Amino acid sequence: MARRDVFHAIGEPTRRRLVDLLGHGEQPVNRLARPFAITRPAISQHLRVLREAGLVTVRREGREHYYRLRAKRLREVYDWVAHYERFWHKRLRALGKYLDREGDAPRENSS
Amino acid sequence: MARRDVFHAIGEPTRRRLVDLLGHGEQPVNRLARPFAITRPAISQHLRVLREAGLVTVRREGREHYYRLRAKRLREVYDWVAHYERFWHKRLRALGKYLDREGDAPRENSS
DNA sequence: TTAACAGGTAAGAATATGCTTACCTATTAT
DNA sequence: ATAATAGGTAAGCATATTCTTACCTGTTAA
Repeated sequence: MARRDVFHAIGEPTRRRLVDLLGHGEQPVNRLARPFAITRPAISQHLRVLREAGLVTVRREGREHYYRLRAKRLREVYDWVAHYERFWHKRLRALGKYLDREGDAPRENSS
Repeated sequence: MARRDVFHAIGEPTRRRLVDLLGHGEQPVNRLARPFAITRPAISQHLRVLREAGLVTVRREGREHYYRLRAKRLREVYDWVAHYERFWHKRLRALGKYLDREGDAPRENSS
């Protein structure tokens, strides 16, 4: 399926954790794999998905493969979801209490 | 699998489009389904996933089922991804040019 | 009351996903 | 040179996902 889709890539919890680990900086596969209960090949496969989504890059140094986060690929997700920020921010304002009772999204559709 | 996982729910492009449609306000299934090439049962099934993830609620009015976005469920995604915002914001600042050449994430790991 | 409409569920098929074991290459250490 | 290390790929399996057709319920219109 959509091998390049960032949303798909981060839809899997293990891959999300890998991204989180990489948020602390570049790391070799060995270190990335350590916190997980699954086998290393499984990690390699997840890293491949992240690679194909453009979310990580690899640098070979000797026999180690250092993965690095390409955070800018997350921007697509950020932009998409930030668009909905207004819904929960609105609730913090004047009519917040009312909307709390009524729901989170506007009721009328304008087309 | 994780039927409740918001990340999983929005990992599918059709469901993301449904969320987008609902961003314009509450709508019955008929209207939601119209832009898609797939059958209405398929839409019902996607809506079910969104419901189970807490991303939408339904209100029955006569024979129509009005779906409404529960945008606050997207906050989990927003919070997760916003954490990485610094990576591309940093690039706009002083050392941005340098990082542009070197990559997007910090190189060293501190553990 | 009967037909049409809105929409859900069920079953089944095709494909995707996530994992394992087995195996391969390249690098470093002995 | 040989063994150990790092990590990737391949094949295969079990389960999940996505879609379809068939069918069912409840509501409105004729």
